[in-house]
Amino acid sequence: MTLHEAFRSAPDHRQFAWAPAPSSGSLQPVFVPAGAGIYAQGEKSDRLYRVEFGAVRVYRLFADGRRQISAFHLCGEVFGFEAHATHHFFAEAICATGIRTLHASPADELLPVALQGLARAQAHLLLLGRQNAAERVAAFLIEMSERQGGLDRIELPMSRTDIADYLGLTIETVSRVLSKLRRKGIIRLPALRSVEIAKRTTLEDMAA
Amino acid sequence: MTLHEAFRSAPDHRQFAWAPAPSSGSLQPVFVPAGAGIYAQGEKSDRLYRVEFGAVRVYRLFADGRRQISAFHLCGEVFGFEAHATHHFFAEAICATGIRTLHASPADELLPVALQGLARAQAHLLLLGRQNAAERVAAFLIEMSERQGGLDRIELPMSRTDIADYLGLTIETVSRVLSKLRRKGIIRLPALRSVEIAKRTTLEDMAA
DNA sequence: CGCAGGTTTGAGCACCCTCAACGAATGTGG
DNA sequence: CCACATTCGTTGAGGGTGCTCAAACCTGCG
Repeated sequence: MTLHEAFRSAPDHRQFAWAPAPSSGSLQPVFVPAGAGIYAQGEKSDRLYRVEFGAVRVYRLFADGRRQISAFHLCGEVFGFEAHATHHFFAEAICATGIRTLHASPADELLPVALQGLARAQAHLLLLGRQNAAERVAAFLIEMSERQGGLDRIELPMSRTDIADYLGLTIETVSRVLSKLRRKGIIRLPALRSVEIAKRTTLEDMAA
Repeated sequence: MTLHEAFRSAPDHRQFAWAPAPSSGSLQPVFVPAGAGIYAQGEKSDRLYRVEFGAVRVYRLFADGRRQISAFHLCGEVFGFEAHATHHFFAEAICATGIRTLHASPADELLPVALQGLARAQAHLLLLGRQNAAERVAAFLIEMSERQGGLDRIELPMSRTDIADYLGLTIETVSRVLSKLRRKGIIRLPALRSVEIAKRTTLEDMAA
């Protein structure tokens, strides 16, 4: 079974949101239900996407099931140009999401977006290569807070599994670190996927 | 002590190869001795560089001394555009190296280079996030072989410390994995920084 | 030849993963 | 509206991979 087939047949990945390619891409946002795929590893890569609402995960699978999420994309962000001709990653809606297709843009508009993606990937390299579990989770919370306007209350669209696969940890470790942060009074967990930062400077120091 | 000061004063980092910025960048390659810096974290980032000969490491330091090398650049490769206005990384010559400065190029020339950097960074994310020590070292050897023409004999310009900081491991672990590969007959180590791949397919399978 | 830096190897331990069970939350059907 | 199923999240016990600390060994070079 190829990765692509695995992707389509996995119980989680219900269906692709749209047919392969309406030759004149839509300018209207397309609704993508939670868990649905946007593109898959091996598919032709010829356009970009912007998140209108919701959230997207971009990841790659190993043959043995290991998964690494290379990026989350939140409202307003552009993604999809991680390859030249064909995609090397899967992209899926995390929750109910609106996606707008962008038409081929001039290079001078694409370059800043590509550079931002590069900067994010490089920052993530540091985290995965040299930070321990507590530092990774702290950095993740700070990153999410900053990408949601710097507020102390964060709404996480993704599951613990997604967070773990983004941070190179297991769900148990993510859960344990969050619990420890809560016990220390650094964060509060008012709901399953809500986090409230109580001591931001402490958290920032931890993220190192 | 700031990172920048640490960089300049560290015993390893002898000196910068050139003065801050001859306003009309040189078209001749500049010789950079082993260990010398090319640019530093926090410096203004306004040009690109191409490796004419030798090799370069691009890395970031944590305050406590941890280091993550985000990329090696070998002969012919272009680097230096990892940031918008200021560098977020250090770049140093690994060995005696020739560097050519490139002048501001149009975006449509830069974009493919940026995308290749992005693809490499994303591939490295998988390695750091989800692969064990043996897989990392195997993948590194395969990568170096492919970047040196696909030959079975690899010349490594970098030290074990550099390899470890690239792969998110310690030098001891790198050394142990190499020894184990040698004992298994998968590679030979004819010199300290030479590797000969004896069983390429085995090594490729290990790299997953 | 002697020194210094880099590399290898070993012993012990810490952090994180694995496996397992429990608890909470959401959705479905009766 | 409640019982149940299912998924997701939390917590615990134990083990393994890779790190820390330490010493010996090369190897290049003055």
